[in-house]
Amino acid sequence: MGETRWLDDGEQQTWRAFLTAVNLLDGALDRQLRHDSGLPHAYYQILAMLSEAPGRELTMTRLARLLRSSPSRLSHAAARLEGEGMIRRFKRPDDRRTTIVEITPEGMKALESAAPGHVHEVRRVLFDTLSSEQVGQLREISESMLSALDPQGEEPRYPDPDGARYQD
Amino acid sequence: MGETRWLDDGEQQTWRAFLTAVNLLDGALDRQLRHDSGLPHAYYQILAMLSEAPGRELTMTRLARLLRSSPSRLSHAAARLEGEGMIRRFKRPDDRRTTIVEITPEGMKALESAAPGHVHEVRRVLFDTLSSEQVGQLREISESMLSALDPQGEEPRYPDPDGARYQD
DNA sequence: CAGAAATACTTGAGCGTTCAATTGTGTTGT
DNA sequence: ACAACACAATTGAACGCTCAAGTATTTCTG
Repeated sequence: MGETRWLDDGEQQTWRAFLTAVNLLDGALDRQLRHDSGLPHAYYQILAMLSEAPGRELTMTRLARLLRSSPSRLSHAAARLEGEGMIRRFKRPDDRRTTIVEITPEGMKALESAAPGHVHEVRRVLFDTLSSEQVGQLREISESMLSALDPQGEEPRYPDPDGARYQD
Repeated sequence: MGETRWLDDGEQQTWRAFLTAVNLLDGALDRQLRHDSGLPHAYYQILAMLSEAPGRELTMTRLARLLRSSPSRLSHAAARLEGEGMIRRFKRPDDRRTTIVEITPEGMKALESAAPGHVHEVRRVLFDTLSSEQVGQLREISESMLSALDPQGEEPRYPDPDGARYQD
């Protein structure tokens, strides 16, 4: 293996600033959501993703892929959310390995009530801090990273966009 | 409180891409570090920050501020790192509330051996995926977020830059 | 100078995430 | 048909982080 190519000053500073910003950012997001609605950000994302799905249901595997979550993590999360009545799980009859997760009306209510505060916080910590030019740049930067880090990554995109918009 | 201003399509897509990219990115980083050196990323950062400090020591409070860590988190981390012999803690004689943390030679060794793989990974997941123009943009974007989210934030910047560069 | 407040740090409980192992079910190859 | 394999999901232990509470020590204030 060759010599390590260390980060130069500019890279170092970029890296530090980026790391710090991201840390603060998702600390703020998680704190706001937990405080105002009792949901960790990851759990909010689960509900949000389900709310958009056709029939408001998805298989565990597909949901995990969409959220870039490990199956295990999703399974633990689903156990908690099911215990709180926000989702429901049942085996698919024609392939009994598969579990289908469905968001319940209760889950939808929790999501609807959490969404405004969350979106407000997303604006506060991200969009309000950037010019619209920077927002465009950030999008391209994020997509560059994504295509390098997760070439196979799935996106939702359903034929019928019926559901509400509590995405994040 | 007024009507919620929802994210428009562009904002939504930016936000999703950003969130996903960041998630994958620090998953990759943490996994690489843990696998190759047994250190979580946050612990690596502690050692890195100490290694750069004058005398390779800092107070707990100052270290926590530099890393944007809660005192509690740092205290737990320090307990583990001390148990592994990577740092040493002692009370400052003239203000016995204050604890000084010092990185040990063992800690330096661990850091030195972890650094090349880590830097390589940082390149792989971040710098290699971006054009140099994008790197510049990312830096400004990160600094915008920082100045909005953490106006008081401290930076290291010591008068005498003697230490090695295992920063991140 | 005593009491109150501020500062520095630590502790323990609770929780989400990870990793490795496990269970149950379907698919393939011979 | 049956063994081997692949796939979907779950489980439990380990661990780091958060939050609230607690202990020392120092500084401020009347």
